[in-house]
Amino acid sequence: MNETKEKLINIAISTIQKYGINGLTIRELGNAVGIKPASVLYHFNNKDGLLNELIKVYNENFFSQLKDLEKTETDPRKRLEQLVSIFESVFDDDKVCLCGMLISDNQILDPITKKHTQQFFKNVEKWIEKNLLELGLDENLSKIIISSLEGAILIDKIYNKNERLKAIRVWIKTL
Amino acid sequence: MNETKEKLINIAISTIQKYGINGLTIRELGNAVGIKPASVLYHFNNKDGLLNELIKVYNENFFSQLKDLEKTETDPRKRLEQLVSIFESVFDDDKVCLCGMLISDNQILDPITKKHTQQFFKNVEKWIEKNLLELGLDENLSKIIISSLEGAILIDKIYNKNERLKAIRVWIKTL
DNA sequence: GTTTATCTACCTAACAACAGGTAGTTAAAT
DNA sequence: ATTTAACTACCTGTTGTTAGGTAGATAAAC
Repeated sequence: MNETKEKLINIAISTIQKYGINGLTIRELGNAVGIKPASVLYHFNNKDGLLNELIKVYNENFFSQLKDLEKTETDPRKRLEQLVSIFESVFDDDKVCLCGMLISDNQILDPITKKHTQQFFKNVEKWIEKNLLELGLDENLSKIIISSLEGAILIDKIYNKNERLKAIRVWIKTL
Repeated sequence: MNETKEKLINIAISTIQKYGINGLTIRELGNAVGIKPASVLYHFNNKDGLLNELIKVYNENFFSQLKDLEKTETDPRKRLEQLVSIFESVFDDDKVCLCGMLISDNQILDPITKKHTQQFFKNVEKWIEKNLLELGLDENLSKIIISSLEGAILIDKIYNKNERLKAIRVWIKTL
């Protein structure tokens, strides 16, 4: 992929993670890499095109992180704790889960973007389920864990303190 | 309070719960009650003013629900289950928790609105804590419960299926 | 009891700012 | 010679917001 285009995507991802989808404008995105708004749209047909590509990249990166985790960590419980760590490090960058940020505007989202968002949650949920089963725990807990992670990072964001994420980390140890 | 103003606030609350803060425009809000945009702003100084009043009303209604619950239900566990029910009935109206909807745009929110949002979560959290203590359970679970409720209703929203909220209801029974 | 003044709740009309998007051009790279 | 990646310049639509005005109710002053 083009170097400029790659920059645009990465900056756009960060911007949404920090300020939401309405914090992302074609103009400011162009400014951030030093090109004009029309030139940004040259790389993507339109804003929806940008969002589609962007979320695809985000998901790929996220799940490659989870795959790495499966290799480096054999204990399923510690894998789950590491999942919390991933969320915590996102939080430490003053960011929030991209897909979490998109939910509020879900109704006006492009169908493709929407589908990618859905897949994100389904896939994380499956990944958690797998590890829960290895631990001999109820796989339905997966729904609680993904929900609480998303909710926690969002709520923690407005207090600027990752109390709830920490609580999840502790809680998972007791399961 | 004025009848028109009251209508405006209630419609605005529902609109945000369904379509997010960007789904709410002064023009369409005016259309909904049959007045012009300028007349909407007559009742509120500006959009921030509307948001401030709106979230105050929302919080009052929500916590009056919780207070009623304390009277009608003496079993703390059943109270917590009822809390899930409240979220489920919001979901059944194709809505999401108002404050949950506001989180993504938190950075551009008026300070007063922001403060009200923070208070909402803190207060729900406290309410849950109180009931957990009555049950002899770890009060830190409160952070998990509020986080999972928020996350669940948001994620369930994009699948249009309240699987995760249901999972929370079941889980609470096992605590 | 009529005038005077004020308030309420709306209106019309317009504004400035900003959004995404398009058409056509340019200049360098392949 | 064609493609790539940028540009300039503009358009269209939407947003919140403001200015100024109006019909009707209320209430005090004369």
